[in-house]
Amino acid sequence: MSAGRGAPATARAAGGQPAAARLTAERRAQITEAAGELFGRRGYHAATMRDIALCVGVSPGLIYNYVEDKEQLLLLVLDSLLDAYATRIPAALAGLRDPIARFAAAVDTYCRIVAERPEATLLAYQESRSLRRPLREHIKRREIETNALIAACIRDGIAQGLFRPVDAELTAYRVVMMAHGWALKTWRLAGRMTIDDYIADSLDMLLGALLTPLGARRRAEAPP
Amino acid sequence: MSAGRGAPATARAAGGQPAAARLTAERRAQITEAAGELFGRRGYHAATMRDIALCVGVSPGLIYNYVEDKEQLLLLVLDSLLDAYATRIPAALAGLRDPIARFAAAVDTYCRIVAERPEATLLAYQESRSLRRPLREHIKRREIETNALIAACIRDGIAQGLFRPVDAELTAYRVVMMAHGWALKTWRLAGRMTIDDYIADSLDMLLGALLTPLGARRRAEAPP
Amino acid sequence: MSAGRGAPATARAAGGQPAAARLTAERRAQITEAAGELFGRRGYHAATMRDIALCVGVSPGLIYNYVEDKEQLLLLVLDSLLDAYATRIPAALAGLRDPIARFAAAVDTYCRIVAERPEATLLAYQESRSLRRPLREHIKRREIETNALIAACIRDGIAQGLFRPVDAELTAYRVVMMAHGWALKTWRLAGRMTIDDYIADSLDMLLGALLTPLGARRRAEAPP
Amino acid sequence: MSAGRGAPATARAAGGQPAAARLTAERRAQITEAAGELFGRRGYHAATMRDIALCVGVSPGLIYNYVEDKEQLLLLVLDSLLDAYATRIPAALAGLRDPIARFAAAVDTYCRIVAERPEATLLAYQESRSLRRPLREHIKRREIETNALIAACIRDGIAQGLFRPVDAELTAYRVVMMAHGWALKTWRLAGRMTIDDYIADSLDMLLGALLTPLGARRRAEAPP
DNA sequence: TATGAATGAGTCTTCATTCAT
DNA sequence: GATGAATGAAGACTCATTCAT
Repeated sequence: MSAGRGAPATARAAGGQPAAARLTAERRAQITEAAGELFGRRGYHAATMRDIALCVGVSPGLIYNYVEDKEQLLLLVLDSLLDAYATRIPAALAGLRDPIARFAAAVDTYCRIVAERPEATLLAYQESRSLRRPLREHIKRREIETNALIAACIRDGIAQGLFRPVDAELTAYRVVMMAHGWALKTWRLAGRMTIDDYIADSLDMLLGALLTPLGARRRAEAPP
Repeated sequence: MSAGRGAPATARAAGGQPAAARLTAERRAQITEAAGELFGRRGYHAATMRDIALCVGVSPGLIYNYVEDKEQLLLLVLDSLLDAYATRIPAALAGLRDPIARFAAAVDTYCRIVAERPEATLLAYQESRSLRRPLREHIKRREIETNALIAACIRDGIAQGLFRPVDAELTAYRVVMMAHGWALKTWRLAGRMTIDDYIADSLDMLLGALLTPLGARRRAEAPP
Repeated sequence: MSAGRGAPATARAAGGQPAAARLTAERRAQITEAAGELFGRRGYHAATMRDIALCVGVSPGLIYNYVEDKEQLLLLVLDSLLDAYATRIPAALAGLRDPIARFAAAVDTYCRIVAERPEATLLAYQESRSLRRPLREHIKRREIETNALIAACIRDGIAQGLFRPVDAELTAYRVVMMAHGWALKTWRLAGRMTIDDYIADSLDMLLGALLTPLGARRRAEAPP
Repeated sequence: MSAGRGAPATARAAGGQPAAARLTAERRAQITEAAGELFGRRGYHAATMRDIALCVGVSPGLIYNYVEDKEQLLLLVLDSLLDAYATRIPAALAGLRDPIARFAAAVDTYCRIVAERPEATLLAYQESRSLRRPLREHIKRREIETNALIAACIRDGIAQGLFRPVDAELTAYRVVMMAHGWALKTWRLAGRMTIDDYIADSLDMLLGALLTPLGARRRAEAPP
């Protein structure tokens, strides 16, 4: 699922027993988290490996036992966010059948993940460019996969006559943009409204543009 | 209008006669343009002063006659985009009275500026963080000013009963986000639709969420 | 003739007028010389760019205006020695017709170059391995060219019946090894004999193995 | 025989019982061999302790139980080659009385050792410089001892009127150089001739320069 | 004895910035 | 004004070496 982290994930560390493997994974998670924090706060270029090491409480050299590169570290951070989408959106959709409810759940989940980790979200915008081509492609591909999760809900709704026959891809992308809006301007929005308000408001707008008369009736009957 | 750089803004250039001052301004514009180009293409950190000098066709040292800093150069680039909003949106609104038309014109203009300089738009997302606090504040302030241009149209519409009583600031911000969506994902959207389609579609969505029944009727009567 | 140093030899420096070009070339020569000195004394890996810069009396960064890499610097040093062979051996052979005299001149010249720059000679042994494959190939190729200069003299002698029909390549290589012997063990030999002695002695040995009776007679008639 | 490392040579290993001592010595031999292999293949600086540990199949830390230093490891490798000379040359001379035969045997043995471990031979050239002064002196001293083994044969020959009254040291050194020639240019020579050819050819040249008329007659009578 | 995670000094290299010409 | 050679501070990364387990 995530990038270049199969079995011998460790850069140098051998990782023999499962116990050791777990410790290794934990350390890497620690490092990734610190990197996400710092990259998010200062930007990829401005954050130094030394800073990150300091933040984890280890020496700079150690990081390279768990990560090949500063670049791979960025990849890990970005990937971990994409992991969240890939895991939690399907989970949120699991029990739901109604396309409207499914769409709402997808939007809700997406937005909440963004709100939980706004810095990581920003990173995706700001620093994917710092990745070498192939890694950047990997990220793009996964973004498209995430998009597809939402687009599928929209197509369902269209198929059942609840949504107007819009371009599902584009509309999914609009959802994503709206969600990212929260991360991008937390500094302006956070004071005025909660993430719940923001989600509700966004969903109204999206459904307003999306629902057919039939869909609107259905929605009126079964509110959240 | 732009950042604290009137007459004495020039780093060293004295700028005595108006002719000399104009030349100075032209050179600075040249440099700013090249910087915008390169920052946009490669990112702020990856673009070197040497690259920029090469691109303008001067020596690296010369840039410092017109600009204090690499950072100030970024500021100039970002400011030039904000200048465009500050100039062209009011111009577009000039003859219009109807709030709906005004809103539509503001949205249209904003989106077209974004579409003209997608790299600069991205830059604002990606690299304002690279500015020192005070400069970043300056950019934020100007973004808010731009936002206010749109919000004013919305308030007009509300006042005249054409728009629902939404949070004008937030809605203006949604407009901005939608516009930026074009820049952020040109690589995905450009193939599927023109900027005109994108604007029309966005406007439909926004007005769908915004118009009162009265507004809707008015719009139906006077299409673009 | 030498490696990767055509017209735009300078790594970054533009080098416009011939005057500037000359200065550039001089600086590079300076740097190369210092590098040769230090690489020779401490070894390629142990000598730091900082050391070299210090030795030239400039800042470390400047070196990179004239040289791409530490590796290229090594290449330049090695190449400069090969340049000496390629230039001075043909020059020494210029007026001579007699194969024995030509052979003697080639041996003499080769040995003297080695004796002038024993450290550089050692470098070729010790650090060609530190070069990336293609550069190493370049060096090897040039070594073979040098070898060929000597081998040609031997073939001449064989053709005229003065030398026994030996393997010219191998014998040329023996010459080279003998010459390098001086560099490799200066610490043991320098006290006991002069380079002139060493050359005379080596030449005796080589000619002893090489000359036919006819050649021996010829040599006896026309001593150096 | 080898460098200051009898019983307490071991870095930390106590080495109490003779059995334990033997195990220790074996481990050290293993490590030295692996180091020789890797130093020879990649160069002293490029080969890492981790590589060596990997190659032996132990952890990096363990090496330091048997060896003080990377530098000492190099010393051990170089010493092991010198051990071979010190052991096998006397062994080869053991039954021989005739100075010419003894000289030939010494040359032959020396060359074969070189041919068996060309990388280690190269190492001596390339990396003794990487040793600290005292260790380097140790190596030099042992090289001189090896040289002396050959020089003694030459002096014998001179004493018996078979060899011309040459500088025995210098001539022994020439032998060494010729032998090393094989290691240094295996890449050029190996295709064209066998080590046997090379030895025969070298011996001819050396004896050609060395033998008196008496010696020559003796040699003609008793070929190898 | 053996491990291997952890350290941290030290390297090459880049690039914004200066300043003599 | 204009140049571009020179500076030097910083950063990513490596690897010999240590030490708790």
